[in-house]
Amino acid sequence: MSSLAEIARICGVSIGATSKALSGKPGVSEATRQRILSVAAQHNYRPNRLVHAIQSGRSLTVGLTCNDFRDDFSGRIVEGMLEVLYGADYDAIVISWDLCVHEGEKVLRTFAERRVDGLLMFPPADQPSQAYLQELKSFHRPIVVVDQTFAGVEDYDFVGSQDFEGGVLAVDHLVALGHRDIANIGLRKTSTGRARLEGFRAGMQRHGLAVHDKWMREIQRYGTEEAYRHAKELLQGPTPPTAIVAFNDWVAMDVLAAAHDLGRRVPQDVSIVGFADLKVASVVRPRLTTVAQDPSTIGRRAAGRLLELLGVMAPETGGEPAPEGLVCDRVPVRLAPGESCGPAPSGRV
Amino acid sequence: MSSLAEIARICGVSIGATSKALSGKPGVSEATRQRILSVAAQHNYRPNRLVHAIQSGRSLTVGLTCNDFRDDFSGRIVEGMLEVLYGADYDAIVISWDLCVHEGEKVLRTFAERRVDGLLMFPPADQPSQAYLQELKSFHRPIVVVDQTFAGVEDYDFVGSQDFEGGVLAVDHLVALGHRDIANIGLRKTSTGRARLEGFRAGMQRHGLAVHDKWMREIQRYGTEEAYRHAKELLQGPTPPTAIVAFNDWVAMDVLAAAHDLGRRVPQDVSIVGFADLKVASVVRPRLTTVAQDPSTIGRRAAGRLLELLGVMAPETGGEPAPEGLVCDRVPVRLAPGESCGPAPSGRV
DNA sequence: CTGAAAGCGCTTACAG
DNA sequence: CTGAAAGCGCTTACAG
Repeated sequence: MSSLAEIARICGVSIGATSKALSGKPGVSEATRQRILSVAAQHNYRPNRLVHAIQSGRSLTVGLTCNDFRDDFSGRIVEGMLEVLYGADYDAIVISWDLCVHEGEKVLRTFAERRVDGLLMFPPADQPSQAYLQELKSFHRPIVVVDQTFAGVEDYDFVGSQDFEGGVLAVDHLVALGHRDIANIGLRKTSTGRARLEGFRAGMQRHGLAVHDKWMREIQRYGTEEAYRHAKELLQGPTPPTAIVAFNDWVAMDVLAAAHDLGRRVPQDVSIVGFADLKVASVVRPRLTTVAQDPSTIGRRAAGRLLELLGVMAPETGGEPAPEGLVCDRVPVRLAPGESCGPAPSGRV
Repeated sequence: MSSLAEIARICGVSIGATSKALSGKPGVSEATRQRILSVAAQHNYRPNRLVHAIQSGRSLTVGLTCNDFRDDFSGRIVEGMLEVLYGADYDAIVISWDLCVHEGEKVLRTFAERRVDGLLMFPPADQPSQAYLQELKSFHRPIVVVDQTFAGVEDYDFVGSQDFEGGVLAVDHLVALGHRDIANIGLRKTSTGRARLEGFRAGMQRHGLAVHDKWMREIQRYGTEEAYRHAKELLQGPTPPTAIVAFNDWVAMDVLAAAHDLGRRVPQDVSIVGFADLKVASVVRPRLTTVAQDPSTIGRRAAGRLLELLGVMAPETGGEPAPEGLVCDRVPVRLAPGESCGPAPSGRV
């Protein structure tokens, strides 16, 4: 990797002149500039951004402590972030959340030592350690929390979804179809799960429907057998619900599987609502009816907000001034109708 | 962010002494060292790794040009990489492949300017631009290609799956169940797709089975309607195949959907084999029979190989010497039985 | 043991 | 227009 000094030596000019020529600053004759540019191109010169970072105090780098990116929800959020960051000449150093949970302090220390300008925290279900939260306090750079919050990060900006409203939407949809006996399989461990659940309860209340404890199920994480077992229990009970609202599409898929394995027809015997609108929702049969989120927008806005906090205008926000105070930006959701919801079975009281 | 100079000033010692004390090098009295350490801790001193990178010529950073991470296959590969890198004190700067395709040269230039020590290229279906390949030539740092290769990167190390063998496995499994009329929906645009297809053909030949053109379908990308349409055509033909081998689980899901929509039972009427063993394969009904890959191992080995090329021993490889020459490491696959394959329907010639 | 100085690869005032 | 020098935050021989 050729250095500025080499290029300067080859051209027979000073390092300073070479620097000016290559960075497009005035103070060199056009002839000299051209000569330097051509030599630099020949020798494949690449300025060392690490030096620039040290000199300017800005690394043009952000840390991204990231969810497990195991489906297109996570994937699209990350893609949205990377796109916006890239547009502002920023890059992301990515560390999986798993590592944050297991050796959180060390991870944050690494970020500090690499002088990232800010942090995008996109956590999954697991709560990070106390040591992590501790280290976070001494991080002293802008932080944006994405999708989910947890205890200890109340002082940071947040970008996520309208989870509460989504919970309401699910109920509204089912009630419009005549359902009254609606169960829920939730994930209260997460802020998103709690919000969706509150939305569910609020929706039920608005429609004057009772929330029965026996129909309110809680899982500790999704992607395990838990949701499947709860769904089976719900469907096998003496008076099964006519509809089940799931924490997300993965849970909804488990409910679908349970219904199938018990010989129940969806939506004739039971209706199911998911949350997220993963790719898989439109691929399975019956297609999932789901509360669609907008992960790409979440990712873009989260990165955009971080750039604002860093004093960098995100490309799309143009010249608007950054909002004052703590931001809590919840991207709208909408009900995406599939085939997993139908009219409530008649003949029930 | 307090600097070495500040710590030195507060302690009333030279910068050099402070440096030695904090980096654990000899040449300072124990008393001085302790004093410096405690002051540094109080002031939350974090050494600037960018400086270290400039001085040592190593940034302890690699570039990761990355697939769309929209399912757990991609996700686990990336997680495997990050884990191994982290264990060697390396971090990854991640850029989505989409950006590589659209402004490839600029992306690589960015990596060069940030002085990444090496590159992990994990591409999806789309071929990068000529400009990208051009810039790659002048990158002059170790590169490992992951999962898929493409024209222009033959000179780099590769870590992926036994795609060919997987193609054979799929056929073997179906033949053992009595199938002879086997169709294929492939993705020849990718190296993985071509290898799986070759495996398919080899498997058919070994069993003395004919490969009929009308049953060999090709899609341009998955996740669209293409595979679904081909599956419908195959199933609606005058003499439909009794089994369909799909490029991957997403395509297999589309086949499952098509069979469902046409009222065909799986596996009674038609058997389906996928590839990947995505999470979704065990969640849908019927569960997908699929050629299981091992994405976590792929990611770990790819990162491990890159570290070897960088002269850093990956944690697990211990002290073994790095293999000579170009590595082409294909991680084994295995057939993961689900419920989407059954005995060939009798009564057919 | 301790400090002053050179150097990593640059940028940027400041002289000539 | 051009060059010599200081400085970014460190490490590392080299003197005292």
